[in-house]
Amino acid sequence: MRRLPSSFYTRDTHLVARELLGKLLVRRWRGRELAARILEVEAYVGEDDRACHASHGLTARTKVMYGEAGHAYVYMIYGMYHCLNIVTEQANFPAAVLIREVAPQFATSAETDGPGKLTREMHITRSLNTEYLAASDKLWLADDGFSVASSRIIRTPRINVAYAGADAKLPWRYLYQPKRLTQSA
DNA sequence: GCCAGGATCGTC
DNA sequence: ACGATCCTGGCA
Repeated sequence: MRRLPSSFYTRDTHLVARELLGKLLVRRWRGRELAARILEVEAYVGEDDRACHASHGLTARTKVMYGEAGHAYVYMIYGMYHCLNIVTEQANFPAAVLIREVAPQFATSAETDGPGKLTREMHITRSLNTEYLAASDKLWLADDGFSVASSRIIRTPRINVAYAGADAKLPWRYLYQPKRLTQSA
């Protein structure tokens, strides 16, 4: 199992998003390693993307997106949930990939099919904002050799970004469909 | 300072 | 379809 190096993140955000599907998200928490396979992500790319938090420029919150790729961008949403993003691209170009759904590889009774649920189950909070995934002992990503066929990757518009106008229609959500869908007559 | 709104989720 | 709940950004 190989930890993803910083060079993995310093690339086109859509490429990183696709390649994050099937990778393992690992959280070391209270002496245990909680691993989960990434199933669904969304790309947020630059100040021109009206759905991206950086669309209003550099602020205290978005500063991490302007920094070096491979850092975690964790923010609180609706006063009670956290969302985990991975910063991508060159420094000074604000972009990130939102992790939306994972398949836990650890024992858990709760669902993890949503960005707020997975952070809750994996104990990911704003204390991990700006964490450097290429070197952290608390949060990182790994490649265990699991292969994702490109034919199993689906693109759709991003979720809950109606405020972004025309950018809400961009197919920047990537889903890995490990199971064959039931055929309909 | 103040206030509107949000990359969500659970319940009605 | 709506409320919870608090951080963020924009404006005064």
